[in-house]
Amino acid sequence: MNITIKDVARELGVSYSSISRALNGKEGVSKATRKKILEAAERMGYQPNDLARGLVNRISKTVGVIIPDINNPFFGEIVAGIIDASNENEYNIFLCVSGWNPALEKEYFNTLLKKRVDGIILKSAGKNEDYDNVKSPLMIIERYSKYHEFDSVEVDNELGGYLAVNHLLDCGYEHLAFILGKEDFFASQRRLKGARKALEDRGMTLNEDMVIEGSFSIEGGRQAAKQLFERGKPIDAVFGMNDLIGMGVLQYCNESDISVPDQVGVIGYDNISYAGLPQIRLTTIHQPKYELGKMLFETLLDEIKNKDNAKPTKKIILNPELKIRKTTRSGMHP
Amino acid sequence: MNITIKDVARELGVSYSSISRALNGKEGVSKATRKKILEAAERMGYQPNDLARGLVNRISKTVGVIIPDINNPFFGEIVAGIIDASNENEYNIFLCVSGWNPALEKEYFNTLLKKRVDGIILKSAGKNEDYDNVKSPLMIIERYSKYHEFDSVEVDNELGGYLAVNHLLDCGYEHLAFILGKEDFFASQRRLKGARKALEDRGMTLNEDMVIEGSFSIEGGRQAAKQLFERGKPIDAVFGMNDLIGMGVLQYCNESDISVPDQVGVIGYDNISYAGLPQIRLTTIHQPKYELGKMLFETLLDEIKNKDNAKPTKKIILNPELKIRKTTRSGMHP
DNA sequence: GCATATTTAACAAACGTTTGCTATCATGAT
DNA sequence: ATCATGATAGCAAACGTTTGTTAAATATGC
Repeated sequence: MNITIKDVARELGVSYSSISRALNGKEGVSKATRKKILEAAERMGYQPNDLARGLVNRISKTVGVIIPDINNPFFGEIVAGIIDASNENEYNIFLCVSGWNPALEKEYFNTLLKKRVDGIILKSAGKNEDYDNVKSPLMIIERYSKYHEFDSVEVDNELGGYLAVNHLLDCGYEHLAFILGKEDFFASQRRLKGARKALEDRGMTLNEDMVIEGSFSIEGGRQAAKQLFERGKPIDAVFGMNDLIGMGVLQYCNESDISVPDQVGVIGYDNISYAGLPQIRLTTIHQPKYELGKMLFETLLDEIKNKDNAKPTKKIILNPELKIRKTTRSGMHP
Repeated sequence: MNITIKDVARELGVSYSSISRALNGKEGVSKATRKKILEAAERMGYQPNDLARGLVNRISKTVGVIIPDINNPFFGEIVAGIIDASNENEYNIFLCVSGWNPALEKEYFNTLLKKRVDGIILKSAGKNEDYDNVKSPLMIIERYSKYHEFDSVEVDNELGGYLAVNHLLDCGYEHLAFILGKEDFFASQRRLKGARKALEDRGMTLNEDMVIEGSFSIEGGRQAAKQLFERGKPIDAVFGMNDLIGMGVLQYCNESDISVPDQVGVIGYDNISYAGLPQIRLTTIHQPKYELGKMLFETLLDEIKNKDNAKPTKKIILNPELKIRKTTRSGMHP
């Protein structure tokens, strides 16, 4: 069906090793024949078969990416970064969406292995999955204990949590509530740890009653907020562990005529683009998502290239930033 | 590095043809040896090499998807549909993002061909690209004349435009303005055609001065709106050719103290999830994006399976729906 | 002009599968 | 027992590349 190297060889009456060398710019073929070959290949519309190439080279120029949810712009921007970086390096990306389902995630992982990807970038939904005896390069988005043997890139969650709560306290809020994302237990815990620290730095302590789990979606945030406020206990600020939750809280406040930021302050996490809409303007913790994606790919590629000579595991940590908008009062402290 | 069929064969002292047959559930191998082989494969952690498989089977179980922009939730949802459908059929997706750049798009297309994907789903950014002598199955998202030989799935753009303007007129708006998306000339034109028809049905005509081009982004919409309103001519409704543009118009109105929907009505297109936010509630034309994605993949798969016996080209058209929210006045007509 | 060094090109094996064909072996009918 | 039958298993070619080795051709030095 497709034109192969052999067809070109037959046409020109040369051996196919010459064709291969000419096409790959390797030496061992004279200028004249090289030119002849290149022309013929072009003219005949020859397209190398990357499957065959991959088979002999043991390199497929292909990377697998497994994320939990593509409609969450947080992951969307990471993927955009990964894809751009992969393109710059002549790689292609298999995109897999696990829907926060560990079984599906594992299944995808195995298919990628069969497809002989050169490496995998994984944001795991599982708390307990182990990708133990994995020999191919693997990058983990946000690594936890289990994954100590793999490289990872992450944005400092503890610092982010700290920044968020610190800001809330700066604004004069006193009764803080927290909505975790149940899909991503570990990240939420880390952020909470930072939150705790910020409180303790001021001699306060975190009220464990005021920590609740919701799901990483607008509706999840709305419902969690409802649950929180209907208890009747005093709350004057809510820290949602991602922007969707934060937006859900905003939605609840709006419906319940709670004025933001006066009565209640709201802060989110991620800084997805929609958080900056003039109608929303959610204060949040910015994560450099696109850059994270680029770095994920580049570090993975590094790993792929020096697969043999084992190097120490890398753990790259990027810094989050506080992004103040209009859902928190303007601070009294600088 | 990886365990191959030969390793398993050696271990068991059988030929590799038997291994292959056992693993693929083909006949020609006794129950006993089949069992023995399956166990050994499992125990040794054998993972078939899909590159080799693809090479001999001429089927890679892989499909390429080229979209212009992954951070536009419109495409995000389509991709979600494609990925889900591909997963159900044991396919994997190469995701490529062209950034509305025809050259990059073409480049991606060729790489996909080299990767020997079984088919390609393409949303072209080009007005003039031709994928003429393409032999592999190709699905076009929104087909135009050029692509008549390929299957396509699309949502009826003309009808969408008609519905939008019809609604605007129902609401009593009279001075309509239109912001096209310069990235997607054809879709915008189609929608505009529908718009024109809706006006003509009431004996009115479309004022060509009130048609302007912007880019498919919030900022693009904002700027286009600014340009439009600063002319000083009467405008009481704006039809943005996608929701991002619509949201940009809303943003402009907000900044300029133009009250929506009283003074000016705004309607978007696509019904991306953020258009439904309580703070936005943009009236828009709903496109069944997820379903579109699923159908794209399924139709493509169909095509892949009956590649040989040529069938007539399919053109599947889904219907858009008017989604009334709060950026247009409640209609005076039913 | 001859021996030697160097460039150029071809051969063939390998990558990991699948599969048509052939060989072996037991089974049952005669 | 003999023969045909059918099931089981192995051989080897093929898919489209890359690449080490070898053979032929050309260039170099004297």
